[in-house]
Amino acid sequence: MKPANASCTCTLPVRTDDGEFVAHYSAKGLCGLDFPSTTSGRRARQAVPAGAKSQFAAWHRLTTAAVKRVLAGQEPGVLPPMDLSCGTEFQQRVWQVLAGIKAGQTLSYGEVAKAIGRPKATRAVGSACGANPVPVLVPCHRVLAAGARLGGFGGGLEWKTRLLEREGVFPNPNPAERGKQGMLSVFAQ
DNA sequence: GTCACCTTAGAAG
DNA sequence: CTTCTAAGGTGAC
Repeated sequence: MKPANASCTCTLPVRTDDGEFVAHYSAKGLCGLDFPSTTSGRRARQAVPAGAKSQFAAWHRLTTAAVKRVLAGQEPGVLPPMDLSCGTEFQQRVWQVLAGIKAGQTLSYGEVAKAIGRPKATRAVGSACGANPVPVLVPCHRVLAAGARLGGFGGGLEWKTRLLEREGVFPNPNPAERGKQGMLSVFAQ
């Protein structure tokens, strides 16, 4: 997985029933979120700069609440400001589209590509999703391959499946997308 | 420069 | 249905 943004200033743990996520903050906002690491017991160090502490604490409350809601298959509610400046313009455009997808909804990589005006850049959209520094809150898991096939997921396919199941997307994806032969890839192949 | 990647539409077998 | 191809952005080597 991609390490957090270099401009990251503050790192705090997000404890959930699914493990301890790690949130990274820069002066501008949330700039990274790591999935729970099963291997390392390393704790998020709390290098909170004096004077900005309450600011990070306030953002972190929003982050924690939002992550828990998404894990429960609900809308995230109020999000903290996000610092996505570590991405290229192309990537930021992709992430912006993803952020607009509601719980239980999905788009295909191709649809996202069209939405940002680069209809042929489907693979690039996949790359951008993989480069997403804030999974879960920027719902890269709601982007499926054409025909509602699962596609891939850099942070571990199990997370993608788990999140989608809780949102009710599986085992009955998008009715509009059904009828195509690939739809049952997760179960049939 | 080359390659691998969370893709996809189209054409061929 | 399976297999092959080409096309796009980006980071690693």
